[in-house]
Amino acid sequence: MNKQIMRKSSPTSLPSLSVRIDLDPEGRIGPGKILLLENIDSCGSISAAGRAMNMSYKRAWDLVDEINRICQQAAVERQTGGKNGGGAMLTPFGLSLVARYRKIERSAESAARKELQALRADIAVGRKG
Amino acid sequence: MNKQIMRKSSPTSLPSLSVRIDLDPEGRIGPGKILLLENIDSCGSISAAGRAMNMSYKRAWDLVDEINRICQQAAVERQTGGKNGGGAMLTPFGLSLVARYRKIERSAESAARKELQALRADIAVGRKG
DNA sequence: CATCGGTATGTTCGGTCAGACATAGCGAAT
DNA sequence: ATTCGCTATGTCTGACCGAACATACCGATG
Repeated sequence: MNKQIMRKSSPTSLPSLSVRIDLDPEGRIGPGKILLLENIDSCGSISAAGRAMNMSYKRAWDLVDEINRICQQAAVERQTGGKNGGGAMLTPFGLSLVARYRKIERSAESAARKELQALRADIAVGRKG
Repeated sequence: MNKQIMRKSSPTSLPSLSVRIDLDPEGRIGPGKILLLENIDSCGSISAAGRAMNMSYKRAWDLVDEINRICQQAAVERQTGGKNGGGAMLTPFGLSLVARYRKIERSAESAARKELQALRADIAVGRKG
């Protein structure tokens, strides 16, 4: 791991875009929550997802709650007890939320690429001078 | 002003996009800093800009410092003392930073509009059911 | 029915951050 | 030289936030 660290100014990656969606003045969804959802999808539980991204179970659980609340419907369905103590999975809505976010992110990044490069050029100018 | 407030679920505005630019793993520029820069540009001073957006002078000043640091060059030029006690204005770089950000924001918003509407539809479905 | 692992929730503690004050410096204008 | 308004900077304090613990519950499974 860490293949691309140690490179102080990775010329292709920065500056990069990060996108948030304001669903509610008090509720936003950004890269962090989406990554959590993806990890829940692939890990099958909130706690495993948390561990996978080095996040405490409580924090992950609270975020899931917040996501469900913001969306006014469940993006994650939890099952308590059972075979392996329970688990969690994305609802169809949750899956589509992730897919839509990633698509929006790609569109935005691609639409902004040129301006982003121009901005990088501006900043590089300042660096030398 | 405030022509479109008082509309609890303004159907055209939410969900909306908000864009941040990661210039540095530790330095991002988003809507707040850009708005501050715009206010500095129109008000002519950091303190007036802060007042205009109900932000303490210290906070505004700290943000300006952070912006200049992140960009590795001045986006805001300050003048201490003088005619009205001094003032601040955007440098050419600062002006172009704001312009580029706004353009990136518009591009992103426009590129994502369709998906955003689809997302709104998804959420509306959850609201009724 | 005891075990197991995850969900569900509350509590406590330490660090961080923003806001409120406080003050000094500066340079033009009077 | 005094005034004025803004820059420049430091300190303090309260609020908020996240990490760490601590339990309780739940349901399949052996």
